[in-house]
Amino acid sequence: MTKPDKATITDIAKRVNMTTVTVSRALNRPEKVKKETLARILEVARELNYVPNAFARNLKSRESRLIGLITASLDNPFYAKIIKAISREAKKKDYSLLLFDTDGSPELEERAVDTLLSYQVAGIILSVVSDDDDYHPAYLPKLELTRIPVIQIDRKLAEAPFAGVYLENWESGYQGMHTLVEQGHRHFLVVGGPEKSNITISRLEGIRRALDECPEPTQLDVLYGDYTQAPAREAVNTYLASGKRPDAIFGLNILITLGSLEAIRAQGMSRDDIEVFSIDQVPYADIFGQPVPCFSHNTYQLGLTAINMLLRKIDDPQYDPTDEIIKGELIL
Amino acid sequence: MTKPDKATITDIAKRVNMTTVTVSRALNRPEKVKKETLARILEVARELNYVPNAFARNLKSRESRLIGLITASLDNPFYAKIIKAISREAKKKDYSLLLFDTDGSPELEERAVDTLLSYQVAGIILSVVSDDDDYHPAYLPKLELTRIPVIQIDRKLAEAPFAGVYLENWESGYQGMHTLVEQGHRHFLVVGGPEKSNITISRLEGIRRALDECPEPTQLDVLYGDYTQAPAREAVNTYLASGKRPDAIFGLNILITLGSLEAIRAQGMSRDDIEVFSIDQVPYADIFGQPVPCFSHNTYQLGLTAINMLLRKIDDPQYDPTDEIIKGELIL
DNA sequence: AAACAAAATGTAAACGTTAACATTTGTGCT
DNA sequence: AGCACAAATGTTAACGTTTACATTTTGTTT
Repeated sequence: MTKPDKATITDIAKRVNMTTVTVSRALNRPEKVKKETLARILEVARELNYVPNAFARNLKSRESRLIGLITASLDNPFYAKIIKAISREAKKKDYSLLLFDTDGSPELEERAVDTLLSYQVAGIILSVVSDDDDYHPAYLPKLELTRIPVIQIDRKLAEAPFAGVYLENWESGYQGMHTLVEQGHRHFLVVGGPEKSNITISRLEGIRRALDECPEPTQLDVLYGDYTQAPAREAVNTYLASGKRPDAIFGLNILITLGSLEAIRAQGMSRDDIEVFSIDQVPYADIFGQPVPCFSHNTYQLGLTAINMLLRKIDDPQYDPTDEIIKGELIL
Repeated sequence: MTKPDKATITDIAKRVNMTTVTVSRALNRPEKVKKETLARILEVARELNYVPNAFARNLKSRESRLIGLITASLDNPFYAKIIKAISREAKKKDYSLLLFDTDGSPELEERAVDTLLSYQVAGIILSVVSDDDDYHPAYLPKLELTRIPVIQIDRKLAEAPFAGVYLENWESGYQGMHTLVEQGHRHFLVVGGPEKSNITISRLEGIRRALDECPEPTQLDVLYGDYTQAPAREAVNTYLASGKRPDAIFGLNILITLGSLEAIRAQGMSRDDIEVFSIDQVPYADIFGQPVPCFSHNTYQLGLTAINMLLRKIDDPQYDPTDEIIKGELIL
């Protein structure tokens, strides 16, 4: 009754009285096959609902049309646009995306890399779980050994030999704090990621530099966290509950800023009481008439740059990409 | 100098003087292999940085550990959580995610399905580009034929024989409009998706019903769109610019609501002038002290339900899933 | 120590495709 | 008509695994 099973190239070959090789050719290099044969083959292929078996193809041809994407968190709006950019560009070159959300867990990151390797991905875009100097993921040697092209984004794995696309971290701290100081604020709470995160460190350096340039005395309080919303909210909440009253809170990423805003509300205050500054744009804030001033990077551009570097490296193993920095700008 | 190439099961076998079969067994069914042999094999495997070749494995075993996810738009916050849920659950059962963003294009959707089929995915979670009755994607017969488990989410493909997880559409319209009417509003602008979208149709039916129940005369204006932000903004902008002044705007999804809010601002008005109601929660609105009243569904739950249905169906082909509806609730 | 079962390993083949090379068929030219 | 060459198709083998079945080794029982 029902057609047997998935049709293969062999089934097609039988039907048209040709070899599988000819069928394969018809499908992959149509110009190498007589017009009529081609037509017949394509017709039969359609008839049988033929779908090529990517596994067989990739196994034999030893290359895959897969790109791996390892990202720390899918529901971080910062990454959403990046993924979008990567997905769009990859598609154009007929690559598909194998997506891994490590949820901040090194073990999951490890597993993700293994899985990607087992799928012989053509390349990997990697946003690592932690960018502190003590993070030495076990997969690193494996990754280097296979010589799979890898491009890092946002977070830099200190010892990894892979180029990456990063943000203006020092600048963002400096510009942000400079702005706040100019506005007359003097007492600050900075809420960052992990204390040892190089991104946080670098942003803080920029911040301290801006403070140094202020002729008047200033006060800087710093809370560390993990770049996510809930912990930032709790930390700021506790801080405020203890009676401290900074002029401004500087959130070192979107989620931290959101958490801080929550805490301010929770304490019954508003931005009239405490100014808020963010690194990267808090989505929709402007729609609610409360744009949060920020130093913002074009994240779509970040994704675009990364995937293009990767694709180029895949095509041309000679190509030796170097780190790129996505410039940011003040949005007040 | 450098180790040759990727190590295979054969390399390991040679090193330990055993057959590939034993090695394969050691890796997959350790209990079937003598303890010492197992130990040696694992040791050598580590030493050689062995990574199994998923293509070879899947080709031979005729099953893949891949799940396909086709979604209309990655940067829609509504889907972000869904993807998160799916990713988490899939990982637990050792499935990886092949992700496709169709960007609203039927052609891309077609290609996505083909690619997924070629990767022999174990199952597909599908959020289709359009849910209107005239949408007859060409891939449908192919999909049915292969008997791959498919679970739809959010948007229902009218003629498809696949179960799905959907929202309370009629209810959301009814409850939303009922609320607005109770609040004393009488003149409404509803901004929906495509005119023929069943979701929009159903939500509008709920809305009309609520209006029917209002003892006083009411006015209902309707604008159609495509569930995205920019077109909604433009449409509402034009509408307002023409001088119309509804008491309230009812946005039939998050992006539409966001677009409407933009338009209201653009026209120099605020929510004091025009009330806004949304289907599903506008992210971060509460953080800005401007929560948008809405009829909200738990999207994480939606993703969870869908992936669990799919996983169950994959394990047990007998299982015949039926449509699930995720209940929503008013959040005022 | 024989007999037999269980445990451990092996042999052969196959999954669906493509690469490399070989052969046949067709075409234009003198 | 015969030759050279291009076009079209074919043969063989391999990619790295696993499945099904076969054989060998080990252990237990009496």
